[in-house]
Amino acid sequence: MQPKISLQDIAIRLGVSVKTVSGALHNRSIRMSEETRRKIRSLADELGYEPNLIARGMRSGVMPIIGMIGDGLITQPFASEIVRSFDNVLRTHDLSILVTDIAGGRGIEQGLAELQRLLPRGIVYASMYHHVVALPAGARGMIELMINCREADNAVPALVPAERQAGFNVTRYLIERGRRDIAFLTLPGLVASSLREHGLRAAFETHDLIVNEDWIRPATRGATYSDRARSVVREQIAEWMAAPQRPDAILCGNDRVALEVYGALRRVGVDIPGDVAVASFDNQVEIAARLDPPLTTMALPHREMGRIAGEILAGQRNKPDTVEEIPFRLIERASV
Amino acid sequence: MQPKISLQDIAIRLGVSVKTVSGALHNRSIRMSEETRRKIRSLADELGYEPNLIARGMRSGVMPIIGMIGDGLITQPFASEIVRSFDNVLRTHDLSILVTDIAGGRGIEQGLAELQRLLPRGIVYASMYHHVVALPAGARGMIELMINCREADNAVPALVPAERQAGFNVTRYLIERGRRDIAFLTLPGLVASSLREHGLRAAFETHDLIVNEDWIRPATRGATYSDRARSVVREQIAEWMAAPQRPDAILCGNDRVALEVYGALRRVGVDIPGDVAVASFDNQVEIAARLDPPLTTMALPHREMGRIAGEILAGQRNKPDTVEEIPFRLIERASV
DNA sequence: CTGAAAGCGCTAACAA
DNA sequence: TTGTTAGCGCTTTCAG
Repeated sequence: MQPKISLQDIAIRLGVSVKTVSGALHNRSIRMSEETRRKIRSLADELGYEPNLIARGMRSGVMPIIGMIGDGLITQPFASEIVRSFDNVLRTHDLSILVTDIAGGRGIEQGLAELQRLLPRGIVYASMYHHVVALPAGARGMIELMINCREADNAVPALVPAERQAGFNVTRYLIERGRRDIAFLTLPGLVASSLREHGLRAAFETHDLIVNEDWIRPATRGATYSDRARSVVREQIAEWMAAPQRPDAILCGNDRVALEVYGALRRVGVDIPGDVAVASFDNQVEIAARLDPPLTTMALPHREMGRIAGEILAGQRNKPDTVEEIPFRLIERASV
Repeated sequence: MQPKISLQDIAIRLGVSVKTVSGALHNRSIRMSEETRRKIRSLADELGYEPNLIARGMRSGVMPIIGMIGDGLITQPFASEIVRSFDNVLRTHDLSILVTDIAGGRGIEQGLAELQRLLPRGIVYASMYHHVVALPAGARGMIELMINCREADNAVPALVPAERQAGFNVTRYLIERGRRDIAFLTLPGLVASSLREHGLRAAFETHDLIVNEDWIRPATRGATYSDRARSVVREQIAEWMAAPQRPDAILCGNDRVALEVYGALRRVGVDIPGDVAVASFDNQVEIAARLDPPLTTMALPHREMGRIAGEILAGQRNKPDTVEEIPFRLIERASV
């Protein structure tokens, strides 16, 4: 690694002033003879000049950095797709990404303060599962965009998965494939789940079907779903399957629930999809693709959200006015 | 947000020089009257002074940042535990973490160059699955530590999971629980898998058992395992279970393979753990804990590696001389 | 024990 | 059209 070379170095070698070099390299609008500009540029290339980002940052008060506050990278680790595609697009704009995870009990404000100190060009808040977060008053103005979550009163632009639409579409898909008796295993307390349920109900209505309320039940005990919550999937399935009228399709709150449904259904000797179809949400590939039969599911738009967020932060795209819903994709496999 | 206040501001208000303030705040060894020091400190607190990191960085040529080059955040997303715990310890030392993912075809060198420009205090390389990477010559000197992977000739200090030991321990566990006929579904082409297999063989030897070579078979077709590789789990299980002598335990290359094994075993009416025990590696909780019965597995030490790496980069701990192996933890559930 | 001042690399206001 | 120079906020050397 050769010693870093500065504007000064170039200026001296060429016998011009620093400001001329700076102008030639970074500021098209500064007028000067084409000759000079060319000479400067070629020497800079030859020497491998690279601007010192820190010096520039000090001068301008902004660093080419985007801060990202993440909450719960731990809970839904597969959401790291968001970070990845975000990083990918930002990189093409010479922006780096500074992450900090909030889940360990640190407040949003503290995370924000830490990021701020590096003078990022912008800060986003990304949640690892779709929910509504209560931003402290002070944080509102500092956060440009929320990804996979939204602020309580939609005061901050946000990108969220189109849960309702996904619920509608997968239900319609089931109906179109001839299923009428559709059960739904919900994720208690999660917005994602209740929106998905709304979608399901809307699809029923559209097709003049009525929902059997006994077939809408929680997948876990307790007020809010989590990976540690006590599962009641096996019991629910057992009851449904013992009843005189059985569902012919089970829609699951997410792929992990579907995983349990497979086990429960096998246990009572029910064939998928012969006797009952199973469909789900998320497309957590390591599960969905490996189940037997492979699981039909609505893929969360993590990658798309990351990409769009990147474009917004890079200034290539306008922020949504309030909340923008990004559609899921239906992944057809063999469980329906 | 109040206008940032600088050393200068404090100096003026107190009628002392900038250097005195700087010394009082950050340099214990600069001698001055206790009186002055106290006055300065209390005013700084009152005004909420925070050093300008960029200015400091420019002066010293180093920023309070650790760069992390990640490859394939996508392949093993649950490895994000590494990042999380790394971030957690670094934060307590006022260090931020700058991530960049290399998987999208960008070379290591390019990723390095981008990180370098922000003058990080150190750079680590983290892989999302355990393998040996070929670092370009230029990169050797720049990377302080490799996490979850190692350099081809161990020229760079590294932290890797103790695969062999894990293979040994889980096998011994199976043996101690009375299992003698243990089969192993390998992950072709992965170092992790072949080390785990070595461990298994060593455990057999220790207990004067001999391995049935027909019971060591790949979980996927083709030369190297991946999530997209064509699975042959169902076939292998079917053959084993149809043979006159059946295994009484199946050790799986990882939890995703175990997931398939559950399906395949159910399909042929075999009870877990009554007829055969199943054990595995990774502890991908969303799978392992939700399987029926819950899966006994060796937990990858992602969190520990992240923490240790953090301590090393924060200067709280010495770098390993070459490769340090971090032990797995046995998670006992109900499948054995 | 404390003050003054240089200088990190860059940008932009001001001069020539 | 080009050159000179003043800072950005900080640390540190050198005088006093």
